[in-house]
Amino acid sequence: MPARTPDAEPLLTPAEVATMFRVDSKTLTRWARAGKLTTIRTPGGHRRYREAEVRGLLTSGTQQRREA
Amino acid sequence: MPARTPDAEPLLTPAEVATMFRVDSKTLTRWARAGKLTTIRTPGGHRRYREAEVRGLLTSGTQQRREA
DNA sequence: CAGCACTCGGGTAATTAGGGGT
DNA sequence: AATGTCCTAATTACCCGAGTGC
Repeated sequence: MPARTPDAEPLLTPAEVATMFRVDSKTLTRWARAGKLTTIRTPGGHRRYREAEVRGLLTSGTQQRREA
Repeated sequence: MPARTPDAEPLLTPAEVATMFRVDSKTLTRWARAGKLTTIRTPGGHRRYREAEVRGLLTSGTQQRREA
């Protein structure tokens, strides 16, 4: 019986999310800054992204109401 | 309810907290050393973290979009 | 008592943050 | 307006052997 896990949302590191979106980590930082992504900050200042949110954006195809 | 719960705060092991924050156990040690986390030490020297405090840090990252 | 999984400690790479410029 | 790349500084991750917890 391994360590039990109290309710914790699975989190992703910037590198993982960057790979999934095929963008640079810096872009993720900007998205987070713009409020497009929810981020959990470690006491050290590093960001962690919610796996559920990231996957949701990837699968649902980000419906934007702006077509140029 | 036969469960008698003495005044004991729920504690978490390093592995549990590490999983919740998506960081390494060593990082938790550094946070504890930096005073960013309250730790309870076992007689043998192992650390235990307060569940309430950990949750507080995780939820404090609830960054809401601010539309000014 | 013995054994396995985990944690401790220190030291060294790898990743991330932040600003600036293309 | 948005993204990728350069830099430095800070934070974090993985290496080891030894001790703790159950």
